[in-house]
Amino acid sequence: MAPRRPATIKDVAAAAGVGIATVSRVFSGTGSVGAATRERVLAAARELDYRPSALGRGLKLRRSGGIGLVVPDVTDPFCAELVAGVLACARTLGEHVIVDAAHGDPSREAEIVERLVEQRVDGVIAQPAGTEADWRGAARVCSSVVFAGRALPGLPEIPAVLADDAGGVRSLTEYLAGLGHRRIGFLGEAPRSPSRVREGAFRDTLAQLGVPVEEDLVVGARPAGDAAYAAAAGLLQRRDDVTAVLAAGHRLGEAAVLVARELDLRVPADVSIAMIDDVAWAELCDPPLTAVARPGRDIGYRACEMLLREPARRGRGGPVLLPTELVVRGSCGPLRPARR
Amino acid sequence: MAPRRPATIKDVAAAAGVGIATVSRVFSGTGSVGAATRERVLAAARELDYRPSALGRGLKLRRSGGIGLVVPDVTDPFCAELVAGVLACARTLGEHVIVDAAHGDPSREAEIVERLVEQRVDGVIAQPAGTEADWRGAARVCSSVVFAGRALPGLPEIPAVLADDAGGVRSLTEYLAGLGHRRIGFLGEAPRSPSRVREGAFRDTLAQLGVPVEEDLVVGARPAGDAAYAAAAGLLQRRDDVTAVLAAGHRLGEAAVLVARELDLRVPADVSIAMIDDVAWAELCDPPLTAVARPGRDIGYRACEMLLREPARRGRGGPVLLPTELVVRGSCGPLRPARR
DNA sequence: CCCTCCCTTGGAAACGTTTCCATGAGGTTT
DNA sequence: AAACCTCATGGAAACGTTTCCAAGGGAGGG
Repeated sequence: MAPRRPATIKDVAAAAGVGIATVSRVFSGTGSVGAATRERVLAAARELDYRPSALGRGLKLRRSGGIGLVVPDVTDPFCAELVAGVLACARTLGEHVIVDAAHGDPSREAEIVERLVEQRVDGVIAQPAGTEADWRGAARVCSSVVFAGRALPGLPEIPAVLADDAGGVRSLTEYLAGLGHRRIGFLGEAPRSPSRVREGAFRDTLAQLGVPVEEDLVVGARPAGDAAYAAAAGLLQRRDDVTAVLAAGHRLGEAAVLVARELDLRVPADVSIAMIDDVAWAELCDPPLTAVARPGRDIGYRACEMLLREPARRGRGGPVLLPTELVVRGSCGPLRPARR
Repeated sequence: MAPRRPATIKDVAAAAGVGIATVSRVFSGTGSVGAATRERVLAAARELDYRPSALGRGLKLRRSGGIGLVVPDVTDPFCAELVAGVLACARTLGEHVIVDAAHGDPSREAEIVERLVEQRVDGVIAQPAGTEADWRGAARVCSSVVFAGRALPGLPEIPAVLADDAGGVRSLTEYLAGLGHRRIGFLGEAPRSPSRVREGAFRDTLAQLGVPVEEDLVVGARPAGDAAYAAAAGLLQRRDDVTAVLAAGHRLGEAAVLVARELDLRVPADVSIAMIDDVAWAELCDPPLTAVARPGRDIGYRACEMLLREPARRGRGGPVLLPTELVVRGSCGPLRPARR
């Protein structure tokens, strides 16, 4: 039944008794075609199971009609939301999305971008893992790049859509301080991170509130399981007088929760815990965790829009910051006397 | 610096003073090229920032070197794992992956497949949402299809890689029965689901154990938030004598946990809860939830391998079943007197 | 010293589109 | 009635590869 070889535009043209140019016009929607002819072409195409080849079109048009999306890890809830947002937007614009995960490895990331360029994607959206040098090169060779969810401060010319992390940390810090907490442990970005926005916002907010920052309470950690756990355990064991912990990411928050449980600390009676990233388990935790929700989906959607719809406006006026939302649940309580 | 138009194979050939055939041989690795010539070509290519166009190659080769992946929802943890597995395998085979989400809508799914066919992907991996009729058509038009994570029983000719759901449900049911539970509530597949493997396994296992199945305790629900919550609430309110709940999916498990909390039931003292899908929050829940882990990543990996590596073996001997693993945590306890 | 064979190389024909340009038919305006 | 527009249509030239085929050249064997 089905032909060995997929039908081409020529087959359709022959079957409908028209020229290939006419068939092309029918399918690409450009130009004008008589109603009767169009019908004949469509009938022939249906008969032959014809599907226009995106390869032929792409070659001619010098673009594939797809975009590339590079994230650290598709199983991370935030990344997954971001991917979903990009897919949603791409869908409305009729583009497909080539997704790949770099797993924090800059060389792998570079390799992925290289492949995307070979695919002649119309643009690339990335939550970058690599350094500025890596992306400076990539940006030169890519048609266009938009950062999403994370940006490289040294590359202001590359447009970016980000969560307002600083605002999120600020509102969380103010919330904890408002509950009376003064010795707040902060689990933040790794020390050699390119930009420690969250840590900065934490320090600034405390300063504004007139709360002295104790260096001992600010620890950085890679969000990997072990490192995060070690950082949280270190903090809570070293300083048994902290009354609240602010985790700057769900992996760190997870670590904090597990460590607190391990140390038999009651939440929030002994220690309040809050984190950035309102992932699914925050609500299911007991007590449910207060968190700052980052609009991952919106970020992805917006980045895609920026990439495809507004090539003109790109990169002007710094990164687009999307608001976060403080979701108050039961994991933070008013200050009580220090434990022990 | 960067040329307005990306360099083509012709540019490289001219710059290196060789024919385009030679450049092609250098980059595609086929045929033999003298060492000196190869060097000259590579140097010219580097100079011009040349990247072979996958579009040109794809057109000639009649394939794009990519595969399509269709899942219901990339933000679902199981799907995300599956995607990660496919990406990992595709990467080792040098293929890229076009991902899209159908959100349970068959027409949307069909549309996605249509687009993938236009892209001339080398194959499609799908966790199908649509019916058998939908996919019968898609399979005819696709080069090849592999189902992953879910299959359509009416289409045995389409190869599939699945979790051993029946085995998972069985081990969980036996575990609960072993703790003494007899009145076990089962939150399972929606009534109009194409195959209710889990429910079947639940019934079979109880029968084998000599425990009568009470129809009242077996409820089906779509895994969407509201429906799941309603089903769980209905079950627990209607029958206050159930001592354990087995949720056949993490959305249903989530609902069970929330309903139990809402009804002030202590877990596991008043009711034991266990579920299929060992998602992140299972461990962070209090008490941590006993669950059956489905090997999402392995399923994706294997499906991709099957699609690309073993086109011969595909579809022979029924679906490939990958083993699940029972992860015992604290949410299930020995039978106690019925509540109230 | 000539013939053969193998290795290297270039020319040219696809692959399936889009689009520019030319052609012809039919209708409107002077 | 002539001249002109508009619209529908087909031919043909790209687009950037791969690969078949033929040809050139050096080495080895007779």
